Amino acid sequence: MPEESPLEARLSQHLPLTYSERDALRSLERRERLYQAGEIVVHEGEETDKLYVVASGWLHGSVQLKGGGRQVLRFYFVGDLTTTFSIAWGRSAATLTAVSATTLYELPRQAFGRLFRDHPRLGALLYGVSASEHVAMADRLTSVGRTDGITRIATLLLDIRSRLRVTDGIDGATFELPLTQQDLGDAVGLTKTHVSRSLKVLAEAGLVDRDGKIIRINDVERLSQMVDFQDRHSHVATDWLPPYGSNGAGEANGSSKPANGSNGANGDIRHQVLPAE
Amino acid sequence: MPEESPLEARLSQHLPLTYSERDALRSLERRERLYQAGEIVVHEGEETDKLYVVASGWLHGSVQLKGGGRQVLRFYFVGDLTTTFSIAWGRSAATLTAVSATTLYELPRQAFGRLFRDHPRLGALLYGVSASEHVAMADRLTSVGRTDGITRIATLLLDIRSRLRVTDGIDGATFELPLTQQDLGDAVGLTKTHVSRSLKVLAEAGLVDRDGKIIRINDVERLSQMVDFQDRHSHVATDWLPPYGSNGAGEANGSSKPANGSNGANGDIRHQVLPAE
DNA sequence: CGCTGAATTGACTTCGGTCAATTCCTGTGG
DNA sequence: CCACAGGAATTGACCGAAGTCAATTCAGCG
Repeated sequence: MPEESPLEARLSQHLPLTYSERDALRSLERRERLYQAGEIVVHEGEETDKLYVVASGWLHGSVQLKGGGRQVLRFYFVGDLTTTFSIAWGRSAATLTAVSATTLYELPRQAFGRLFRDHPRLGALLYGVSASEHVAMADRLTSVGRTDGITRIATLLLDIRSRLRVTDGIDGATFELPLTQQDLGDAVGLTKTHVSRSLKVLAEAGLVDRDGKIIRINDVERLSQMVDFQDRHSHVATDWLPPYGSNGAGEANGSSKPANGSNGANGDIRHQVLPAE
Repeated sequence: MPEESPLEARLSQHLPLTYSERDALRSLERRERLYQAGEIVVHEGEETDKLYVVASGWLHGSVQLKGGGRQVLRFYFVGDLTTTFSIAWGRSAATLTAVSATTLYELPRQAFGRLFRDHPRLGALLYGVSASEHVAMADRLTSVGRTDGITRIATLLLDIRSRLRVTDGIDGATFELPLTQQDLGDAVGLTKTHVSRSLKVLAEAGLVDRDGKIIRINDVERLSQMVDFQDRHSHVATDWLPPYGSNGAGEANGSSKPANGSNGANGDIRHQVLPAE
C-alpha cells in the first residue's frame, strides 16, 4: 500500500493532495494484473463490477458494428481510469484491448463509489478529469466529422504522442506505435488502405518519419499548428473544487456558503499538503 | 426555492433522493434566464464561472474550425447540465446556442463543487450521468466514423426524438425539429446538400415523414433496428453509489480510514428517502 | 527459410462534396 | 391581403477524396 499509485500520480498532477487522500487512492487499487499486447481485458457487453487503472502500457477501447466494422473510441495511458463508460450500466460499453504489454490495477466500482463519500474533493476532481476526457473525445469527433484523412491521422499521432510523452517520458517527438494501420483507421474513420496512403503523404512532406513501428514527428509545433491540434489533458482546473476540509456544515440548504470562508483547494491546516511532486 | 428543479427531476429519475438532497439541488440553481431561438448563450473560448441547467427548450454545443467548418458536438435537453466541458478549464470549450426558446438556470461552478462535499452521493451520481453522456458521444463518433450518410441522419433523428420524448412528453414518433439542414449536417459530418438528399431517401423509403419542421418517424422500432440505435440516456446504474447514510462504517479495508470519520454527507436517519417520483 | 499477417500500391468505383440554379417558405411592410 | 425579400431547401451536373478489390512486397518469427 505504500507504493506509488498511478491514479494518485495522475490526480496529484492537477492538485496537491493530502496524505489522507493519497492513502485512500493507494488503498483503492487492488490486485494487479498483467496483459500481453493484443490481449482483450473486457468484451463489449460483458458484465463488470470493476474499473481498471492503467499502471503501465497502453490500451484502447472499441466497439464492433453490426456490419462488421469497428470504431476505436479512445486510448488509455498510464494513470487513466478505464471502463468508466461502463459505470453507467452494469456492463461494459466497449471492448478494452491491450495495445502493448500492460499492467492494470483493479478497482471495484463500490470502492470507487466510496471514494466520493470519503474524499469528496477527489470525487469532484475525478469529475473534472472526466470532463477533460469528454472534450478530448469531442475533438476526435470534430476531427473525424470535419477534416480530411491526412489531418485526421496527423491529429491522432499528435494526440498519442502527447499522451505517451507524459507517462513514458518520451523525449518529445519519437515514439513507438504498436498499432496496425487498421487500428489507426478504426480510430479516425478511414480504411487501412487510406491510412497507408495518408501516412505516405505525411512522410513525403517531411512531417513524419517512420521506421517500422517507430514514429518521429519532425516539427511538433508546426504540425500542431497545421492541423489545429490542442492537448486537452495537461491541465484541469481545480479552482471550483470544494475545500478539502472537514465535513461541513453538512446541512445542505440553509445557505449555500462554504463552511469556512476559504474556498478553493485544501483549506485545512491539519492536513499537510504535499508538493505537486 | 421550493419549486421543482429540472436537475432534481433528472437525477431522481435514476435514484430516489432524500429531502435534503432535493433541497440542495433546488437551492443550487439561481437566476433564471431566457433565450430566444438562435441566441448564443456562451461563445467558445469565453470565460465562464457557471454551468447552466436547462429548464425548458433545447440547445446545442458546437465548435468552429479554422477552415470555416463547424462541428455540432451534442444537444442539450431539459434537465441536462450544459458547459460541463468547460469545468475542466476556466473557459468554455464550445459555443452554446439555443435551438428553440430556452430557459436556463445558472449554477456557479463553486456551488457545483460544494455539492460534491455536501452530498457525495449526488456527486457520484453526477459522475455516472456524465459517463452515460460520454457513451452517447462515443455512439455519435461511431456513427460519424463508420456509417453512411443515411444511417447517420436516421440515427440522429432517433436520438433527438428519444431525448425530446422524455422531456416534452411527445407521443412517440412526431416532433418538431427547429434545426436547419446545415445544423444537422454539422452534427453528423455531412454537407447540407447531402443532408437534403439523405432525408429525401428516408422519406421516399417511407421511414420518415416531413411536413415543414415537423418530423415523424413511422416505425421507430424498425428504424432503430436498421441503424442499430441505442438509447443511452434512459438508464444509469446506481448500485455502485456510496450509501446515502452515515459516514463511516468506513469498512473499506481495515487500514486506510479517512482522516476523520465524519466527512462526507450528513448522514442521519432523519432524512427520509422519497420514492422515485 | 518458409509462413503469415501487415503494408504498399495500382486500377477502378462510389459516396459525398462543390457549385450553382431554382424553388419553397416565412415573415414583413406597403 | 398581397408583393417581395432573404434564408432554407431542393435539385442537377460535375468532381474528388476515400473506399474496394486485388496483387505484390515486406517484416517478423518459429
